Amino acid sequence: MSRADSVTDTLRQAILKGRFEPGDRLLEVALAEEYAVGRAAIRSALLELTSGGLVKREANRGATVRRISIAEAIQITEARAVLESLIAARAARNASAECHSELRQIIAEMEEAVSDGQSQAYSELNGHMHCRLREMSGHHIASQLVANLRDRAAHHQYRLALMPGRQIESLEEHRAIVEAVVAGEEDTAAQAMQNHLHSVIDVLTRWGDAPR
Amino acid sequence: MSRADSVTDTLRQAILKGRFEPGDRLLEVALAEEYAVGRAAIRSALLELTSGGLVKREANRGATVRRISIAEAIQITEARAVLESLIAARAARNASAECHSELRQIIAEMEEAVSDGQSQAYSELNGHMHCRLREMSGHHIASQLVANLRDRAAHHQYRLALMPGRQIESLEEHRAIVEAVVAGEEDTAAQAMQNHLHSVIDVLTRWGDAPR
DNA sequence: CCCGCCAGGAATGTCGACAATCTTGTTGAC
DNA sequence: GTCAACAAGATTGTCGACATTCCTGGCGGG
Repeated sequence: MSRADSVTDTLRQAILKGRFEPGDRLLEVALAEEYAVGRAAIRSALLELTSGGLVKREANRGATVRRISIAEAIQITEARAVLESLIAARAARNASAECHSELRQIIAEMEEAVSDGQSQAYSELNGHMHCRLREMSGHHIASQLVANLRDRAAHHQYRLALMPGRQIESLEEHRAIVEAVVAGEEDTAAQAMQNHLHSVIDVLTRWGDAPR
Repeated sequence: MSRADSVTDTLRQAILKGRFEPGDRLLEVALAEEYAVGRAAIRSALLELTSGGLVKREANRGATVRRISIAEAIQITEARAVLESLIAARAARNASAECHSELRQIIAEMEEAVSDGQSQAYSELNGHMHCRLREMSGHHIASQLVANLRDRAAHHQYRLALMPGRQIESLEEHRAIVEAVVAGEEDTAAQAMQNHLHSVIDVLTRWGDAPR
């Protein structure tokens, strides 16, 4: 699985970075030539990405980059909301003192990024914080599911980050999450995470009602 | 994907039915011969089942049936708890009158199975009810995730169904869920589902503390 | 007697070629 | 002019063989 595995990551990143648009066909022979590997490696990668929800495969008709509708992005975020609430609660229960200072550090960097108007940096910090919370929770199952869901809705998350004023709101929500986690208050942390993602859902819903 | 797909289902059922024990090696050549297909079809099936969490693959070391610890089964059920709560809430919101009578019908059959001591039939009705609730919820994302999780913990679910007195308790919990869904009370339905799965978690926890 | 090295075997990883299937453009009849 | 059947092209599905990697057992040296 060594080479096929690396091909899988490369393809995943290519899709996530926008190298392929939703609906684009992913031809096995073309990809095999582009990455200088055999078709078997590409097939293996496509199978994995299909189960991850990033690509759609139809029998004898090939693979395409999956198009995620606003409605589906909302459902993805709803599922994330309940799962990440569980994660936040467990993080509040398990996180060590070192973790606490690390979370505060990330918040500080987020504040800096927002005040400097660095959207890209803020977005990465955002992902990093959720990732660290997953690890701190010790809940492998929920972590894996959420990581999967995040990938699926990545395209919409990207556009969401560019909304004016959104980052200030988002930062405030993250601050509430970290405060509750540091205080070790499980229910409060879960509620704060729920609030955060419901706020994301609200934005997505408004997009759905008035497309563009 | 036609033949490989059917092989995937066959293998999945074989693992779920206990044809293979956890830890058993799944040799590609042996399976290829047994099912009279090429190794490619087997590889494809193993990849899919790996992402589904039923099979563990190590690089150059082959595939084995994944062993699910009690601790992991608990995490799986915790994740199911939050996701199925979401599903129950949506089912309460969306279910039609026909769905209501169908749910009541399933409860009636469950009562019959319990009073007749038909464990097997009750277990199937249990699965059927959760499946129908998923469909009624209209929440494809959560449904897909839960279906996946159910498969993973199937081995433990099976032993859980054989616990004396467990079915009576379970039946009462399901009745509460259906009542709330029929009444259209989203929060109550979510809470009832949460109670149901937390009761499962309690049993698993007791198993974990005192193995066997 | 114990440890490290080496060869043999076994299973996966990879590749290229052939077969099956679907799509699309064309041709012919009505 | 429209529709249906057909044929050509393209793409995936499948298979067998070779390369690579890992584990196992035996051998020799210390």
